[in-house]
Amino acid sequence: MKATIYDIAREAGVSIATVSQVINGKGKISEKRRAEVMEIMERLNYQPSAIAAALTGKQTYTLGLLVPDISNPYFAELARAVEDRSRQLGYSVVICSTDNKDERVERYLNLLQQKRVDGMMIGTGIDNAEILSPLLQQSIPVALIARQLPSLSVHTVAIDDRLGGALAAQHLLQLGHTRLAVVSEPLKVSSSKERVRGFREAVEEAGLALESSQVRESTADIKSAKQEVLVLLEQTNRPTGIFCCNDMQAIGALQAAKEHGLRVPEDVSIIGFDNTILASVTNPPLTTVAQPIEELGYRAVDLLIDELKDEHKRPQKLVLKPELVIRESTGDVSIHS
Amino acid sequence: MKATIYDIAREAGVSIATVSQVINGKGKISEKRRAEVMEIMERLNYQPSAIAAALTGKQTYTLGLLVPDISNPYFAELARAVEDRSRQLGYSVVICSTDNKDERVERYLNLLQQKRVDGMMIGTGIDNAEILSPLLQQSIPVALIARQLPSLSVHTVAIDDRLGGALAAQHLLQLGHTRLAVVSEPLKVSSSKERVRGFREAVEEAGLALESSQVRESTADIKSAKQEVLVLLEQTNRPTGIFCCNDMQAIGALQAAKEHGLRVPEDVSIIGFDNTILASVTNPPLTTVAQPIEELGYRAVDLLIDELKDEHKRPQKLVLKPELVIRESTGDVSIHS
DNA sequence: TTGAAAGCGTTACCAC
DNA sequence: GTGGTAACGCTTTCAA
Repeated sequence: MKATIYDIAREAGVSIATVSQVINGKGKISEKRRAEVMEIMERLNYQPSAIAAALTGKQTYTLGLLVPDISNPYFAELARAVEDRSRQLGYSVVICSTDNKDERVERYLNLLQQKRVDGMMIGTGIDNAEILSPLLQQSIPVALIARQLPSLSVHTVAIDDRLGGALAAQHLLQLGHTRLAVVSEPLKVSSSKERVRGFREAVEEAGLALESSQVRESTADIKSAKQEVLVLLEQTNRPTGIFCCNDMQAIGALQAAKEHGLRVPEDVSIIGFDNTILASVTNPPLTTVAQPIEELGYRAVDLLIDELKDEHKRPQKLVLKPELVIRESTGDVSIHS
Repeated sequence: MKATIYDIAREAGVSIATVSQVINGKGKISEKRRAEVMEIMERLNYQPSAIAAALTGKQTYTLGLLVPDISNPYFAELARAVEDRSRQLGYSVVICSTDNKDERVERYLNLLQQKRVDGMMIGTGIDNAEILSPLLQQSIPVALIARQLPSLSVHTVAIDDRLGGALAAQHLLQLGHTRLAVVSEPLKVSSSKERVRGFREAVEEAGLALESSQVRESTADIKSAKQEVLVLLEQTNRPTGIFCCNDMQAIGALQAAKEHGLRVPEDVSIIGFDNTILASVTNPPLTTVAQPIEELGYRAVDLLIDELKDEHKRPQKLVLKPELVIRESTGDVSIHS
């Protein structure tokens, strides 16, 4: 039913070796033969089996990408970047949503290994770094995206979260805000911890303090962030500037403010993180710290592919810079003070 | 370096056939041997090669999913559903963004074929249905998601777009709106055409008319939808109810209204389509026609897997029902009339 | 209950 | 230039 290299060879009256050569453009084949064979492949709609080729030692030209949830706009945008770069370089990518569960991560890692992907990119949280070591032992290329796992010696493309937090703080300070608060993701997420840290450092550098009661630990979703912000806004001396560790949370903050009858940014300024499509879609549009999502994806792919060529390059750690994107959810504090 | 079935066999002092049996839980193997072999596989961190297995005739347990753009929230949510169902059933999925280019579709189709995926799901527009026929000839399972290609005999999971349009119209009519308008995607997209048709039919059924000047053809993005709505709102007798063929466009409409100094829903009601996360995040939150995105994905996977088992079941065409989700972007016309 | 051996569709080396 | 053939790592008869 499905044409194989044998069918082509028979039809063309040549050996399979010859056919293989023309498929791969290798060796010396006369123009005439090459054209003949090509014509026959065309006619029989022949598709060489990548599976069989992989078995002989060739790459599978497939990469794995682990993210917590592909339906989350941030990861969807990241996935797009990864896919684009991969396609340019001749690879496909299988995407796996882990819901941040180690068990799922481990299962996927094994699965991808069995399918002999050429490399894996990990953009999901991992509690127990140990589960990566089997991969490293087998020297399968791995790249971490926007995650740090200092205990492990792997390629990493991250962003400067601390700087990101500082940018947010500086912006708010510059607008004259002095009563500041932050909504963070669970602090076991290192990127979140760093964002808060950067924020705090900048605040303190300005001679102000960020009381720990003003730092609310939440999960990454709209709803729970909204709850936390509601708590913040109920204080008698409520904050006028709130930094959220991602755009979803900032949306929760927007909703909380609205529910509280507060205007944004007149009564309270809100700043997010990530600069996903969500930030441009809210009303008012969100001021947010932009991650270079596209570059993050591109670089990760490049690291992997480079390693596939250069065999065992030592792990690289790239740190990209975030940038502040000012929209309309932040404003001068003088408006209401 | 990487352990193979031979290594295991040697180490266990059995034949590779035996090892294969215990891997697949087939045949009759004494409990003792089985345990021994398992232990050794464990110890050597053995991962059977799915590649080699596939070559012997087993499935690859990989599915392909083509969408226009995985970073678009609608397709990201769809992809998540597809992935979830696939994982439950033991499959992985490789996701391909086509940007709606036929050329890209064709390339991906060939690629996936070469990688011997067990089936493909197509959620992207295809101008020339012909490019699917090679697949069908090779009897590779294919399922269309939210797309119709009447000329082809393939599995299809779609939604009742006409009903969706009607739902939107009925809602607006019920609120007392009589000056209606719609923003559509390019009308070559059949789903969009059907939505407009359903909308128009419902309007006419109510004894009103939908002038063609009030139907603006746009692309699927925020920006161009905004432009079109701006045009609509500049009319002296501007519409009070606007139906957009997707949530992105509805967001464009929201922005246009704002720019025009119009309040939503007091001055103009806006209704979207899809019910992506975007609809819940805007201000005001969007009333929208909800697609059962999750079910769409689940069903598509199930159709494919069913076919893999039952060999050549005849193509099924499923049509799922959309539902109106009322939020705050639509309101009674009496407010401003 | 276990093992030998024939594929599966390629690639790559070595003759000719 | 071209062809023969041994891998690649597994599954699956068929014998024993």
